[in-house]
Amino acid sequence: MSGFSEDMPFFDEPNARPSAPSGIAARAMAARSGHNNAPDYLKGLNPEQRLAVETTEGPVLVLAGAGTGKTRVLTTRIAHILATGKAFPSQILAVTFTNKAAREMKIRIGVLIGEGNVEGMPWLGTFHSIGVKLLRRHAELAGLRSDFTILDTDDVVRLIKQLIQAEGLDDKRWPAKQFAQMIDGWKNKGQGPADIAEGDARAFANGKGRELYKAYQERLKTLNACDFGDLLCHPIRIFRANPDVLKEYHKRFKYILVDEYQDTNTAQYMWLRLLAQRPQGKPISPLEGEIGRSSAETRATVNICCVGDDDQSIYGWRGAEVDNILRFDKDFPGATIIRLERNYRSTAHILGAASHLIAHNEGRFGKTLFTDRNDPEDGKVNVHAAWDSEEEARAIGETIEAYQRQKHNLNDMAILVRASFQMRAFEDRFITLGLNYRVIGGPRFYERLEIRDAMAFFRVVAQGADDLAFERIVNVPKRGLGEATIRQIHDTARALRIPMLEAAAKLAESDELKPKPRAALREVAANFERWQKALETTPHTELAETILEESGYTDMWKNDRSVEAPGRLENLKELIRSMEEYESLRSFLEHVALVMDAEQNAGLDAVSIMTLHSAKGLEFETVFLPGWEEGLFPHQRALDEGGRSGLEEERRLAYVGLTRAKKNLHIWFVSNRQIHGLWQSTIPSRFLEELPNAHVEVAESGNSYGGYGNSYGGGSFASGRGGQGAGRQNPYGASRFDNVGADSEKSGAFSNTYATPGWQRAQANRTEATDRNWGSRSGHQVERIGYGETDSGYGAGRTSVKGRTIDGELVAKSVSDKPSAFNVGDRVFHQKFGNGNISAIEGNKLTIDFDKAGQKRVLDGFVAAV
DNA sequence: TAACAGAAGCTTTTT
DNA sequence: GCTTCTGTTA
Repeated sequence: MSGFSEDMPFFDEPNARPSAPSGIAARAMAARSGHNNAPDYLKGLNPEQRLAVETTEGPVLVLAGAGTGKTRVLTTRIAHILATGKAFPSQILAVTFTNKAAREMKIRIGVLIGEGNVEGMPWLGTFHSIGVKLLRRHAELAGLRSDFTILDTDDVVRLIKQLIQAEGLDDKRWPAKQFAQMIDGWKNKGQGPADIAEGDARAFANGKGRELYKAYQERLKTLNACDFGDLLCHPIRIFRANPDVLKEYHKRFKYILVDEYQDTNTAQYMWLRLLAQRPQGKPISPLEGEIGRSSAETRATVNICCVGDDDQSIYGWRGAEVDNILRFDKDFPGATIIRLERNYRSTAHILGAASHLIAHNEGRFGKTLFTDRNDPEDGKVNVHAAWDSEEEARAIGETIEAYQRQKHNLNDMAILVRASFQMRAFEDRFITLGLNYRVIGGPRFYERLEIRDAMAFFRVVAQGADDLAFERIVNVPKRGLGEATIRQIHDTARALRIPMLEAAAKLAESDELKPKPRAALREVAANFERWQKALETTPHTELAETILEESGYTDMWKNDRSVEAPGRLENLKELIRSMEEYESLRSFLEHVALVMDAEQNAGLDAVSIMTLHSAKGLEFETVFLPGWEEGLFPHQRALDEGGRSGLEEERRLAYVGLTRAKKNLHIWFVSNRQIHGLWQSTIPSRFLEELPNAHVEVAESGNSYGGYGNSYGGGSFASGRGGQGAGRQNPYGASRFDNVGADSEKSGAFSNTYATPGWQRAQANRTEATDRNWGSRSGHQVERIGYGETDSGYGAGRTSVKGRTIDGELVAKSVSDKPSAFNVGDRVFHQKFGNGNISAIEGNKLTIDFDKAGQKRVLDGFVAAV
């Protein structure tokens, strides 16, 4: 985005609807050809898509199933509006959830209407980036200055911690993180301190929840800062309190488009309603602020088009309201609802499986995806079983290599997991194999220590009132400014109601400090004063470099002997490099606050590993879905906390996973999984049973774990411990390098494990394989998109040989089907936890009240009777 | 103030 | 089981 510093006149175009064909329109007309007399960009759309594009007036809801050309409709619709001269680019508000989606739309519109014209679409962006833009323009109406800082989660937590301590509360009893989440939840609902439910307010901090929230908002104001939620809430409040401001935007936005409407939360919904619903005749009174849903009928509506898929709503846990999309026609009476059901992505088997699964949910709009595709070569959806996560990773690795030998690109394959801890097994395995992979998601680039430090320096320079940033780096590199000094600065700042930087400068000139910290502080203050002056005169990249040099920050890492240091210096260089694209330090800071994803190395051929959530919107030729076990997927917590709706959201997540695959789909479950360091035997996911037999093939495993239809304990996927599984008592017996994925034989590609490229590489690179430097010499490349901090220290001796043996034993024990030999009340001894009494027994899992260690759940194999 | 050991907390998903 | 935080010690 272009940043707030652009100060163009607000209404940069005439308000009148452009009549004469503009440049774009002329182009579109010129492009008209053929019997349809339709412009080129409309060609190739199916009738429903075309309807969605051409129904420009009035409210429109496009229910776009997975793979039905949703983005295409959105972008073509914008192109159409522009080409027919219905609006100028700056009169279209187009909102997405992710920066990626926004970027992609920009690019695709550019392709349709010519790149230069996209530049003129200042209101295409994420909810948050547009929120910033609005807030910069009207900051004073929210009690902020327009150069306010955007705090990230980490800052917020630190700030709240300070407030909790200032209240004299125990910050262990009342974790700041938890309160940060509560505030986030409130803001998702558009609630300020005055609006929150009494119960909620009482639940935290000895009933001080509301006061704490209030104090937090006040603190933000003095810091001239806001958090993520404020980017939506402030504009809402501004609109409500200032009808004239809202009116300006009503005039401006002739067309509103919303992507992924099913993911909107209440605040986003309010925001959209305010912008979309125009008063009829009389202006909206501020008292009407509480936008009642019933008032919908009394207002005229703008041309709003929401695109979404209720079946892909997977963000309920962070406040998204599926209801928003289900209620659309009530909110916007007379809405045209268009269903896109023709799927262009997946095989009939994949679609069949996905549709059948999602049909188990209630309260859907109901769509049936279909495809004309009918290739007898298309395989069914494969379901595989594995012993444990290690074997699962090994088998998937082998399958991937088999595909690779069949000339499939690694880029066309993805492993989609429910929870990020599952990724590790795959990383471990792929490193051993020398298989390229990229991890998408996780801690972001900007969350790296060195990036955050550098940013803190820049933030203080750009925005002197940013105390949080100041505190972060006042003693970096170490200058002997300890806790006591910082406290003193803090107190002075509070007492005089000035930013800490100013307070520091004052203290440095007083004699309240000992000579050493005083000198250090004086230097810090002088530095910042100098840099702040330079802000006006020096190019920002140059200044940034100067800051890092003069502060001693780069030297600090140069002198650091640790293995990470060179990487950190490299990252700092990269940071400076990336600043060049921005016109000022401020616009850069904003970019970092809002844009979280790092650049992809598209040139590398690598398997993608990511969570199901981050896979939404993507597609791959071949998709692996490991970990389909009860408790993991559906996730236990979703069931516990969300009940039926929680389960339905999990099912939608499964649906998202299935529909990512174009051609090959492999689902896996294991019999044993380690959770919180404990081996648990697991039950196949109920979702497996919800897949239709007609489209699914259960891989006949050489090691056999119960087959499909081998009904056992109510679930056809219950692991076959009886008969066939018997050979598995020693998990590292003959099968150690067996091929579990027996689907293999079918294609003939999976037979010789030792001939796989990975095996051979692994042999050759055995020593390097233990070395986790990224981009190792062996030619094996690992890319962590957005992964930073966690990478360090990751390599230190995991999964030693010894560990495996132990694991093996654990596995053997955990699967024993015998009823536990213990009884409730028995006194037992555990090597780690000591003596205790059994309080509950569930199969082979014991709940034990240990004398010292408290209550734990332990497998019976770990304890001995006393 | 740095280095270390032990304890506690945590593991669903993130704009 | 692993990471992060805390408190202790040199």
